[in-house]
Amino acid sequence: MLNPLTRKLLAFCDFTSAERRALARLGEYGVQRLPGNGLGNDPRKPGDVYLVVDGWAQRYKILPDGGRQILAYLLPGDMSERDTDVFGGFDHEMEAIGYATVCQISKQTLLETERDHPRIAIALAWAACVERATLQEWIANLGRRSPERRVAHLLCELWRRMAIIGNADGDVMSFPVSQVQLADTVGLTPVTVNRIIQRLRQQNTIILQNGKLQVLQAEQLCTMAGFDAAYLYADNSHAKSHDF
Amino acid sequence: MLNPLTRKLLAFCDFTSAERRALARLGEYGVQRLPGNGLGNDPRKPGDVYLVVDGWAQRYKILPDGGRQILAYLLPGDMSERDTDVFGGFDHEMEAIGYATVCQISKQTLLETERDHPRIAIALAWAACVERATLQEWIANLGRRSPERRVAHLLCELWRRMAIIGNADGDVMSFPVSQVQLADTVGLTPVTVNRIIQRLRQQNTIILQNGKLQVLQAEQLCTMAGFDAAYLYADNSHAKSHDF
DNA sequence: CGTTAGTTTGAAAGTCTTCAATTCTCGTGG
DNA sequence: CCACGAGAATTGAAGACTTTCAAACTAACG
Repeated sequence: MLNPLTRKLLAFCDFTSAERRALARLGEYGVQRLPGNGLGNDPRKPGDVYLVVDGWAQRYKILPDGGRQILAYLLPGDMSERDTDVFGGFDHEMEAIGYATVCQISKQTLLETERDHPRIAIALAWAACVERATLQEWIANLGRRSPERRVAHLLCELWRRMAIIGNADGDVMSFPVSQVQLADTVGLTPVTVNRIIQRLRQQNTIILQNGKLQVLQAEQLCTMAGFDAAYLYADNSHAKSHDF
Repeated sequence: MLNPLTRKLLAFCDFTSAERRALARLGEYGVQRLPGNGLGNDPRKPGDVYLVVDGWAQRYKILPDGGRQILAYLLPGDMSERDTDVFGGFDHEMEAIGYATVCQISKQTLLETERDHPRIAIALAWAACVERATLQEWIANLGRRSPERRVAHLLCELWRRMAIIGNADGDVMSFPVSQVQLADTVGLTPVTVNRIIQRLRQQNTIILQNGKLQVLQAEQLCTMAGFDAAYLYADNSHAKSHDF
């Protein structure tokens, strides 16, 4: 079975068996299981990169007034930012959601892998590019979508990303995010998020309970969210056509 | 006189005279003056990168419902995203604010410059890193700051960035952004932005008129905004200490 | 079976948006 | 040199919506 990083990058280009072995090795360094969901348990050491292999993690900021803003969800196959680690400290925190399994990869190991397998380096750069596009989509989400659409859009994105790595079983997927976390993601209060979710349930659009999300009416959800998956570059046709 | 790109990167590391010449050359390719502020006049060709040398530009998205979200302001020395250009189409538009002078640099020229001057490549990577940090700061701004703080924070950021490239004359700087654009940046209506600005004026915090911004009480503005310039890495101490 | 985190509900208060209409600014043409 | 027009800024008032504040309820866990 391929690890989630390989599964994710496969959406960008095919790999030789040598490359696949290298990717597999990346998922075997310093494996550790982290509890999140509590105190500040940010496990990061500068210079190292963390790859989520099971469960979810989140990156977030705490503002001066104590408010929290979630900046990104790290699904299996996602890595903590590499560049930031290279150029200095972190400007945000990271922690697991519930429990997550991550592996800790030294900068050197990563650089050697990229040196030995240029196509992997390109694929990782592509992944970083998608991450930046996602940040931009979140800005648009927070700034110019109605509360209901905001939540819907986030659900669409997470569903699609889980599907890309093969972690969505049809229209059902694991969804370990609490309503408070959703609120800290989409810039609303937990109360509002709760009422929006109830509305979505009443419309038979989704089922969300017990850490599981089921999308009953995908078409409707995507439409109301104004969701266009292009920014995830899940449509790899143009990417694969490059000479990589 | 150094061009704005050089001035910006100088905040990251010093350059040899050969490197400075290379940076100077980058600012001389395909110079053109663009009117913005009107119709969709996005001048970009895939594969080319655009460097702002005078005036401001903006990147933005148009949502399905017609709303506009501004994603970033490009000040002198800023470049349109390189990665996006490499990996496919654009997922956003770009246009000048008022009039701006940009130069059009082919991907090949840029890559050659980076190849011949590795430290320039690193400095550009650093700049991209700062841009990503800025996107994240905007997410926090939109999601978890009050309207008043949002506007204040944006003003702080732009003031600081103008100062970094030496385009702020003390507490006064050019500020070609309309209130409607501010509204499309911070996720508010023009009416609300207008009232916030009036409040800032009445408190003698800023003067904003005729395309000029003057910060009368910097301390107060930054405090109320919860502004911490660390994400701009303007404090180059840790960066310059690297072995670049 | 008690505890804790998470979800749900209600009602009041506050704030932003909406919708118009007015005023101001500045470049252009007469 | 002044009138005109377009874009930008400003103002007012009503309405809609989210937030706030509590409190009750549920579910999971030891």
